[in-house]
Amino acid sequence: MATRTLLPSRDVAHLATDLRLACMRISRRIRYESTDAAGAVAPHQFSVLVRLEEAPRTPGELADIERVAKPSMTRTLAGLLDRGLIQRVADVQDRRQVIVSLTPQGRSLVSAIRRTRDAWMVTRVARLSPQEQEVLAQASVILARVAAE
Amino acid sequence: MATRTLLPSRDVAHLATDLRLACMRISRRIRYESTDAAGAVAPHQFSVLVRLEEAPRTPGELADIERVAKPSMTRTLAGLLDRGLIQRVADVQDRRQVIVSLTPQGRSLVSAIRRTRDAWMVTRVARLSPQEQEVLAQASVILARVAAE
DNA sequence: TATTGTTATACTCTATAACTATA
DNA sequence: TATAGTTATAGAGTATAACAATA
Repeated sequence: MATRTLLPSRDVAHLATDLRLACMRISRRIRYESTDAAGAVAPHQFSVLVRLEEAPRTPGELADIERVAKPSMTRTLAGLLDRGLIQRVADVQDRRQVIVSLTPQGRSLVSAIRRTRDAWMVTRVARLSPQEQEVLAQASVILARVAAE
Repeated sequence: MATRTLLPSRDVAHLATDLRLACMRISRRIRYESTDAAGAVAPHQFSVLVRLEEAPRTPGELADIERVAKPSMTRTLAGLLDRGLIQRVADVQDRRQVIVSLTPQGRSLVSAIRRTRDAWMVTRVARLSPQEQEVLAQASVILARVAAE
């Protein structure tokens, strides 16, 4: 396939720029398109819901993971609690701590937002040729590795 | 190349999800890494500087482009003006209007931030094999087209 | 009278400092 | 005395409403 395609990017620097811009534009479009999704939550709230989908956590852990101050996380969690998306349980081992977890509503909201974001990309990927889809399949593996470094 | 690579993503839905996550992760990493760049500006400020790099504009045009209310743009521009990154000139044609443009300092800050963002990607792309770079070169063309749709 | 831009005011998300309760 | 979390308060960024200058 490489021998059949003319590349506008000839060197590493040029490729890096093109690739960075392409990823950032795709990302911006997806964020923008899924802003008005049903029951939309703000980015920082969604981020916390995703962390809680992985596992229940304490407010302190969430503050560390999201790199915000603890009082900021207190506020974010208060908002999610008001909307019934998370629940709080006192830790029986260490009663200073609180265990936060998703409610069924929180879990389904995360799924719904994910589906909205996927839908944007699914529509566009479906229009591409099998060859282009093949290129993107290989690229996504490489990009995932790069992002995880 | 396609015949030599096993793909974890077998269908369009799966590919769309993987690709979306990869792009968003790359984008997040780049934004995060370039946050502490010299003379860093907030995302909304940077966005305005980039618009002004394209051409001088009025506050009203900038508000429309950035999809914020006019008073918000007034504040953003005040901050950039304080830092000497933009300059304001009264429009001689229509004296209600103000023409905003980049100062030399604003122009070089935009370049510096771009270089920081590129540097992150250059480092990582340079470590990849020629075959992987080839895949990403083709992918960036496809992704740019998808984002522009 | 309509339009460009600013000022006045309020809401949200962020932070640091001080406080409560547990350990 | 140290730690987990909250409350108190303040600093940005956003918005809507009201105003000034100009068309």
